[in-house]
Amino acid sequence: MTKFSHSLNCIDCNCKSIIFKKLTDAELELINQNRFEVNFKAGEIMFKQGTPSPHFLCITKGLAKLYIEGYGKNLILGLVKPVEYIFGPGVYVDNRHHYSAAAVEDSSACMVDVNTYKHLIRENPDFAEEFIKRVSLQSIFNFDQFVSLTQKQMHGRIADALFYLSDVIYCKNPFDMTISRQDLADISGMSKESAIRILKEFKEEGILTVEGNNVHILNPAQLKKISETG
Amino acid sequence: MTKFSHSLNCIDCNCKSIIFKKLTDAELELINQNRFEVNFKAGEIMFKQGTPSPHFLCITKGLAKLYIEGYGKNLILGLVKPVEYIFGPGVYVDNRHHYSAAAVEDSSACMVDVNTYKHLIRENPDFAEEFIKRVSLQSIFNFDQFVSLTQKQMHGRIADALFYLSDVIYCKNPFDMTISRQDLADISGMSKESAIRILKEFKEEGILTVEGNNVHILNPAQLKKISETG
DNA sequence: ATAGTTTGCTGATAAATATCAATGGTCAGA
DNA sequence: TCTGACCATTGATATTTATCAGCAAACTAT
Repeated sequence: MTKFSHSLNCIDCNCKSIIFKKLTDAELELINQNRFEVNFKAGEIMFKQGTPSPHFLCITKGLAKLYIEGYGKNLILGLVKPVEYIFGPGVYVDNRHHYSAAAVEDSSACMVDVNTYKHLIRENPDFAEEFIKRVSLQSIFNFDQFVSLTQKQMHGRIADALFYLSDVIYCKNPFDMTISRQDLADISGMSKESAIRILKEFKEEGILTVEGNNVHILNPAQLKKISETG
Repeated sequence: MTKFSHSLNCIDCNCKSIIFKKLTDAELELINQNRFEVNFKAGEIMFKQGTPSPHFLCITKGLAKLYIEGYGKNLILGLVKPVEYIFGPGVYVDNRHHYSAAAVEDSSACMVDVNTYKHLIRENPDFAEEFIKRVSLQSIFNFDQFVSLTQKQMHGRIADALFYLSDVIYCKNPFDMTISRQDLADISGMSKESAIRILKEFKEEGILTVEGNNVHILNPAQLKKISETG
């Protein structure tokens, strides 16, 4: 038995994104008719920066990373877990993806036709406001990340990344870090080696334990302090 | 004779933001009844991060900077010139400003009641789409800046900032840099001293001339190359 | 004009961070 | 079981960048 049953239709789907609570059954049915589900193995690319963007993706299983491909390095904008939508900013501008997405774990995504979405945004003001709110929340999150990456030193940035993983993504404290060390570095805007070294320092100072991919934050207060003092 | 006449009403205002082209005269009149204009002297704060956000601002004269206050340092998200709106992401989330704004030059701003705006977004789907497009463009711009600041070295970041000033803000090539060196540093995410030093290096290499606040990019091709090679 | 304040500039130094090179571990597939 | 590929780790080193201190220049307000 799977945790979610989402294959049949959108109305009964018990994993539906909270953005849909503003839609009527008829509107949900319209979404249902213009969607399909895709499975991705860990590591597979969901969409690529620069390509056309005919669908909004909703992650229904697994974990995805959103990243901008720079020069050699990648910058991870965030991770997306069930049941969250990826609302790329290109849809209302140039119909292109402005970042790439890849599956970190084995994942599934529901792909909804962009035009159906746009239609509902025009027709249903509550839905439109909810959409704008989602996009705004995304912006605010990006601002926080922006400040962290440009104004804090490496220790503070790793601290921020660890809180993000523990509090927002995995939502537990001893957590299995399904992302790689390179991904952690790409979230924190540093080299892989630096990320590993700082993890080791935190371990030596008794702030956390690291065993393979399992991380346990023992002293959140001290980690918080490191985050705040840069 | 002033360049813009915008004091009387919104319908005839020849400096109105292009976002208004989707509005009827009646809708513009509604905006007109729920706005007022304010003048700011250079250096004055227009609104402060964390405070309530009851208005959208449209810069009608001068130049404003949007910046996030970090620890000691500021991060400038962008500059806003006439006739552009500042659509802060807090309006649909928590009614708070998530960054501060200050006048760089003597400036004027038209302040429009947020609820009037929200009302029109609900009523006029074309206007709503235009609004979403503006917000999306802002996001895309921030992504570019994000990559520049986190993945490029100082020379590339200053190059990007110079192109931004020349191409987007002042829109001419020998341009008078009305922002301070500290502002240039805050745009580029580095210390003031570093920004000054790199400007000096570019000058010595014949890429540009700097006389006081007047900057002339002599070799845009080489500057572009510096921007691209990080 | 003059004192005081801010802004721009420079050099020396220290700190932060990346790069390079090498090694061991793990896992999938022949 | 072996082999290759990839990932994690570590140490040594080089590079990048910030900080600090001092000084000149420009602007403000007596």
